[in-house]
Amino acid sequence: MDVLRRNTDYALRAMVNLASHYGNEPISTRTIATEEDISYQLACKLMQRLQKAKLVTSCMGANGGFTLNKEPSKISLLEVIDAIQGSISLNRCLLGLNACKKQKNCAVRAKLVGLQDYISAYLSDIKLDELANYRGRKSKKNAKTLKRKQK
Amino acid sequence: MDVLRRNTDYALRAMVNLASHYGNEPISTRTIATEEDISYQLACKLMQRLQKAKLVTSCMGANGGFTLNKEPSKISLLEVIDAIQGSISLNRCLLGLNACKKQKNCAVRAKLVGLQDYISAYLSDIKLDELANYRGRKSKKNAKTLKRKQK
DNA sequence: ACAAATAGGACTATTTTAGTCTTATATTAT
DNA sequence: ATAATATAAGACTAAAATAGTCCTATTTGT
Repeated sequence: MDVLRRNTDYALRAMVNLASHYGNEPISTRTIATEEDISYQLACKLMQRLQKAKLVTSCMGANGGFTLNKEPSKISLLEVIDAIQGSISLNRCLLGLNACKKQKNCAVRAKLVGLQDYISAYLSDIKLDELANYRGRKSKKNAKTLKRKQK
Repeated sequence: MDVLRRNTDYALRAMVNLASHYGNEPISTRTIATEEDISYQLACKLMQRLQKAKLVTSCMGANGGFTLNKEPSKISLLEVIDAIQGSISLNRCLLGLNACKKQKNCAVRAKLVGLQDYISAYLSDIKLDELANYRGRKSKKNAKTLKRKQK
C-alpha cells in the first residue's frame, strides 16, 4: 500500500519543475503537463489545487501560467502532500474513535500520534530546492552524455 | 487519508481479543465477531489471512477456533498490519521507479526509505500485550463504574 | 477580434477496499 | 452414524476512493 498517491506524485513533479524555473516567467500548465508526463486536464486540476493551497500563483491569459509562491527552499514535501491528498493520518481506525466502542482513549493512539508527528517533521524537512537541484544534476549529466554522443 | 485500513483495524481487534485469552482454549470466529463488532463472514476472512501469516493457529471442528501462535508480547502491530494490508510503503510513486522516466536513482527516495525504516521500527515496537493490558485496565474501570451505578 | 491561458463544475471511469455467498471439509458430542 | 459447530477458501458483489475527462466560462496579451 502506498501512502503517497499518484496525483501527489504528479503535483510534486510539477512543483519541482516550477522550482527549477523559480524567478523567471510563469510556466504554463501545458508545458508542465508535457514535460512531466501528466495529462493536460489532470495537470490543470492539480495546479488549481496547488493554487488553492497557496503554493503557486496563477497568471491568466496569454503568456500566463504558474509560479511558485515562495522560494523553493521554503516549500516542503509535506505542504505539497497536504495540498493534494490531505494530511496523512495513521490513526482514526486504530482501536479508537468511532471504530471501537470499547475505548475512548487509546494507548496505541498516543503512540501513533507520536509517530505521526515524526513523519510530519521528516517530510517538512524535505524542500523543493533539494529535489530541483538533484534533477538539475541529473539533467547536466544528460547534457554531457548528449555532447559526447554528438562529438 | 488513513494509512491503516478498516480491515486492519478489525484484525487488530481480533488479535487483541485473542491476546487477552492467551493460554486458554481457542476462541471461535463467531465469538470474536460478536465481541469486536465485526461481520462474521468478514471476520472469517481476516482470521484466515492471519493464519496464512502464521500469527494464529486454527482448530477446526466443534469447540474449535483460533489461538495466537506466539506470546502476545512477541506479536507486533507491524506484523498484523503486514498480514492484512501488506507492508506500508511510502515511495513507489515518489519521483521514481516507473512513475517518472527522468530519474532512476532518486534523492528523495533514499530519504523516504529512511523514514519508512523508522516507521517500521516504531510499529514493531508496539506489541499485542500492551494493547490487551490497556483493554484490561479499561474494562476494570467500566466494571467499577457499573458497580457504582448498581449501588 | 483572436489566440492562449487559467477556473471550475459536472461527470465518468478505474481501481481499491470491503463485504457477502456458497460449498467443502474437519472435529466433537450425542 | 448423525447432527452440530467449526474453519477453508474461491467466486462474486458492493461500496468507496481515486483518477481522469469534458465542457464552458473567463482572463489577458497581441
